Amino acid sequence: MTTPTTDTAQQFVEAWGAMGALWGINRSVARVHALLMATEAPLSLDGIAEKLQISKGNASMSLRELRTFGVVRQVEVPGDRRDFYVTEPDVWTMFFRILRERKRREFDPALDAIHQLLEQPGAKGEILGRLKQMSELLTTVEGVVNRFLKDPASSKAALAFVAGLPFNPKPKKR
Amino acid sequence: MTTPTTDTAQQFVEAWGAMGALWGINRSVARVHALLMATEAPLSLDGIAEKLQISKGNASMSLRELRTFGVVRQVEVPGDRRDFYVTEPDVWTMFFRILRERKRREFDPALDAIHQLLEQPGAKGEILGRLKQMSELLTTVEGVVNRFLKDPASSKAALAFVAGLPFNPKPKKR
DNA sequence: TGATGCGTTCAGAATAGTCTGAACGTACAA
DNA sequence: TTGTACGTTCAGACTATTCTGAACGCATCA
Repeated sequence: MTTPTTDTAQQFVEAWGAMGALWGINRSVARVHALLMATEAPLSLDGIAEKLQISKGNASMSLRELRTFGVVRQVEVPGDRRDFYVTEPDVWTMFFRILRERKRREFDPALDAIHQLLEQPGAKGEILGRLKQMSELLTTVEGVVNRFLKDPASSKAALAFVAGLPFNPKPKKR
Repeated sequence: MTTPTTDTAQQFVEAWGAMGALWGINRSVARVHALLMATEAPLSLDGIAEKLQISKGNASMSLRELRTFGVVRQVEVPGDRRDFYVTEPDVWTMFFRILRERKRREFDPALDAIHQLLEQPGAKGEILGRLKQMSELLTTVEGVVNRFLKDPASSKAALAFVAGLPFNPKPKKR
């Protein structure tokens, strides 16, 4: 059997599904993704729908979403005219692809809104200062994310480096 | 008038409210937060409810949430027995406080779930490998976030540094 | 040509998330 | 003690999101 039906695989599917919220991904989409991650062989749309107990329609839409993220792709299976799907096997690549898509969908519009507000005159002192700070913060975060997206490989190394370094407290305040 | 009713302030409240999703914060909570950010003077609960056109109950719950994030605190106004609220004025500090709370609420349980799965025997080859990768990724991200939370000041500088550096492409693959 | 197998779409059902407002608790003053 | 002025809670109303499944379009084949 190429599709594991083990407890571990099932638990994994559910855990990943629940975790979807953390990544801003809906439960069905995350479960489809998890199933593909837990399965080496390509799966057909109706195979996925059946295993996860969801409708074909839902499975179809979830797969479309995953393809726009770029973490799932279609493959051909000779002698079968159904579409089959496999997932990007590298978890880090997935991570960066999801990051890119979420940035595009949510972050960029937010940054635009703040910038637009800053451009129009009439902001008073207090709010103007906070708007500027906010803009600075978002722009910084954007810069970091852009850097990551441009070079995932070295970013992964950099992340590991920062994560692994022991904490070195500053001498003293004031 | 210490509470601005300017267009900019209102737009800011709505923009921040819509942006809440990006930070994993609900709209009302984000709007209350934005109103406090846009207002220098402390605001009372019913003042907030009235300005945002939300119920006292909602305002009360939103303020509680903001206090658990640590981005809003109560202040006394002499001669008034109502509770008044002000927001943490520094946007970066806010950012790190929200990061900490979201990590605690969403990230830590997810990491636990993966670790628990890894501990129990019975995972097959393919899925075991992906689980390990996932665990590695989440642990790395956790390390980075922890580092940030331990020393926000230097983290801010580090972020700005990474964001500002021009991209330096690797020589060549292979 | 019609029949079959497949994937997609989308109106409406089901579910999950948010908000309201009445009821309640507390503190204080008379 | 009673009355008043708050803040909080939570059942139920309301709203947004997600999911289903019937209808459809497109290939393929007889």
